[in-house]
Amino acid sequence: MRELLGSLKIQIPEQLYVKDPDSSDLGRKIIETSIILIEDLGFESFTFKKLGTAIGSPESTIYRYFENKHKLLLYLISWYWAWLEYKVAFATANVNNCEDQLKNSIRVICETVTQDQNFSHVNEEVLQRIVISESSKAFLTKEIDAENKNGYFKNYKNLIERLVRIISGISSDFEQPRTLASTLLEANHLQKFFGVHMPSITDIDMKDENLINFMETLTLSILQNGAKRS
Amino acid sequence: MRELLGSLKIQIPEQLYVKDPDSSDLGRKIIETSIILIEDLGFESFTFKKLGTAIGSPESTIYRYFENKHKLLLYLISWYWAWLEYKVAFATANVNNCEDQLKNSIRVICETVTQDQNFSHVNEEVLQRIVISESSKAFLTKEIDAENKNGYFKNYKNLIERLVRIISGISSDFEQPRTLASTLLEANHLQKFFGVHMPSITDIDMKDENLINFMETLTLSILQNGAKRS
Amino acid sequence: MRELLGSLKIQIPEQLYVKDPDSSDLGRKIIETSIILIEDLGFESFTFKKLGTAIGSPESTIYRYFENKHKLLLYLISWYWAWLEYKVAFATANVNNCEDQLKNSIRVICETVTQDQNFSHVNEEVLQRIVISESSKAFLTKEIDAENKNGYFKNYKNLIERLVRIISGISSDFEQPRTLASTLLEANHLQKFFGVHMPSITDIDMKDENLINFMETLTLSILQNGAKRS
Amino acid sequence: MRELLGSLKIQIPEQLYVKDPDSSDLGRKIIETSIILIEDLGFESFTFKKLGTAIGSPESTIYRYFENKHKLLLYLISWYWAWLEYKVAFATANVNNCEDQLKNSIRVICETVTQDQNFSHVNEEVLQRIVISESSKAFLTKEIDAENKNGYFKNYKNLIERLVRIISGISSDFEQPRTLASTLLEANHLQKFFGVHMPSITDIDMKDENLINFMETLTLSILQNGAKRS
DNA sequence: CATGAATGAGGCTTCATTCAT
DNA sequence: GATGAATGAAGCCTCATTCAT
Repeated sequence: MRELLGSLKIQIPEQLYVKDPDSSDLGRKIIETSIILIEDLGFESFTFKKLGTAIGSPESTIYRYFENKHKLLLYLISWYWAWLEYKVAFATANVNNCEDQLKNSIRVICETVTQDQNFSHVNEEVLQRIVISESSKAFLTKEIDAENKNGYFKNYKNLIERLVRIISGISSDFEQPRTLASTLLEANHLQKFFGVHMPSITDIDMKDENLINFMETLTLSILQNGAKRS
Repeated sequence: MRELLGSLKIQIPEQLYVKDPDSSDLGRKIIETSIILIEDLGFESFTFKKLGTAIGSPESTIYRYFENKHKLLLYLISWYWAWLEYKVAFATANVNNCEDQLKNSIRVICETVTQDQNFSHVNEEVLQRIVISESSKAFLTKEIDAENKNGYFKNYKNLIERLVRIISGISSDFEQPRTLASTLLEANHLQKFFGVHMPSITDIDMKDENLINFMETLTLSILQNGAKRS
Repeated sequence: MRELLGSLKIQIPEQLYVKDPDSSDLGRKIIETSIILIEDLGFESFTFKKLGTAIGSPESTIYRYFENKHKLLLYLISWYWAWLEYKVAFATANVNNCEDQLKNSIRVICETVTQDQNFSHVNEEVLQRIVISESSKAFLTKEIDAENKNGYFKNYKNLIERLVRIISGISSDFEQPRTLASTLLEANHLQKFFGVHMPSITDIDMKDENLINFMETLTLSILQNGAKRS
Repeated sequence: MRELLGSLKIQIPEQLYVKDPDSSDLGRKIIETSIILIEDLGFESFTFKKLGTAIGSPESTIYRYFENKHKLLLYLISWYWAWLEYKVAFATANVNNCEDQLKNSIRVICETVTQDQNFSHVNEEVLQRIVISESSKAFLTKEIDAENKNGYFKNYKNLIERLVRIISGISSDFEQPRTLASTLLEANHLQKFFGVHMPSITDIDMKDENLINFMETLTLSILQNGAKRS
């Protein structure tokens, strides 16, 4: 994967930043450090002031890159979904059987992330934990309609679309491929969170297999059964 | 249902309030008004100061009832889940067939709420929208472990447990009834939100039937198929 | 001492309370508990609300006895000085030699207090620690002149006067007996505090003898030498 | 003294401020105005809001310099002790006789301050009144041990040490030079306060000579007599 | 006499942001 | 392009106190 991605760059909607953080060392440091800090403090307690202190620059410097902390979060989340889409793309490339494509995708989506050497300034492992805990806060806002219109969630939709194509490849008359795809992505994160913090409302545990198995069964069952029913 | 619930009172974990808001007119007004206001402003912009202004009392009065706005939100959410559990209880009472119990439950859970005349100070319709938009913020925090330990989410778990019993009644060897129940509850809300605000990532629309149908199919499929597979 | 004091009651200036706390069980409980609580929290953090919670009564009840927490503190301090004056009185009764009277007085003043069985609702040991830490805050205020005029410090002055009489008995031409007496009382407390919290600016240690010896030497030296010099 | 101190700067422990107030005009204005305001209102009633209004800046500006009003007070007090140590240093320079050194020191310590032209933004006269009324509140707190450990009282200790060296120069076998030095400094302030506000418990009056004479006699007597006794 | 409910004022502090350099 | 200084608005919360019962 290293060579394939060697010249690839994760594309983030331009509207999310003032100046591309991937265009300077300082920018990359902002990304790198903000990931650590948001994980540490939680997004509510995270501020540009604290980030500034952590990277040894004043708050005002960060405003050169991001309009506010909400957009920085959207940037990180967007990065995550784009990166996950690449991973799904590679996991399904040259796989002819659609069901296998779906299984591979679910595995990539549900497995706990480990550091990807291709993007040295992003700790994907920590980033995943941020997306689990914070991503829903990024869209469950009063501004969602305007932000959605502005294309802030483009990368998330791209991933959904890719999954929809795979789903439709398996069962072209299944009527709710988008509902299924978004349910899969969101339920995955929630269950991971419940597994750690509210174990009494889930049966999954720390091991990924458990969760992968559930998601696979859930998805394939509805595609077989659902076609008949819906 | 009116008569049955006539003397019933929704039980909320004591740790969530300083003084039971259901014990005074002012307390009920706080509940009633906070629901409207949180829906209007979003939880982030909602403050005790604004709530005070809305009910014609100073902020400090509200602190007699709730320690902070986070606990008020937890109270409202807890109320919602308890109320929903009652609705599920009634929808499944005297229904012998387990699959019918599940279908009735899903219908109750997924249908858009209309005002329940039994609890005049709570506008359940608006409350549901709050739970959809804000409930995940209430548990996706750094304090989740402590709060969970303190029993803040008891009513949510009660509902999950009720669903688990129904699920296990259908397929006693299905291994992940909790995962399925919590996925059902959370996915329901998310899809409702996507239906309104991000229609491109869901296939459900404003009509409940669509969503109910998806959830029913998803659940029953995995219970039929899943038993064999898992 | 028990019999002698059996029928004695510590007299506190009436202006310091609304209703005499020594006239009811609740009042005595207020005194007893406030001593513990002020020591625990420090006077700044101590509030009537917390005191109310501790004695199981609402704040408003305490306002029946004391106008505000400042007056409650003045009451406690006043009680302490009155009590100390009695102790000095007994320690000097029937002692003919003036120098012995002074030595006995210094001992009583400087030794670390142990519970006096005569006043069961007052823990003198803890009260002394309060007086050490908080008494200067009670007079170093903008209201000192008015409060002094109102007689709030009467018991303190009584003790000073008693010491002045002893001092003048030793050296009638010593010109600053009041300065010496107040210096003795205040320095005693400060040095006790420094001994525990700022050991680098004092030579006294936990043992009383050390402090008593210093105070005795200081006082007697100036009375011998001072007469000649001043 | 002007020339000598021309290039001197009072050193304050760094832990006491966020940004050195002596490094900007605004900072010096904060110092200058806070001295006036604390004297006027008393420390309890003094707030950053009022200080802000007085200097025509919002509260938040002051937080750039000091974490809270308690640290600002510690800064002022620390400044005072450092300044007093310089005065003692100059008053004893080139004085060979130790007793004369002590006498000169006592005079400098006990005389009522007049404005020092070397530090234009500090009104030492008013500052002394603040130290008299407020300094004990700055250490008689629940946080004393932590703050002492953090070095907040360094300048006070420096002055004590200087006095200890002089005392030991007079009587090297006197066992309690620290106790004597701290008693001298604190008693001086208390008596000044009593002289103004509680004249019935002191014999000193408005004139400095009276107090200087007492402190000198007290100190020298114990050093002569104490050596024999202790 | 004691209580419980309610209040209004204001304290301390943090934030997100702007502007001049 | 990066910085450091300064700001204004507002949040959250606590206190001391009053009043009607």
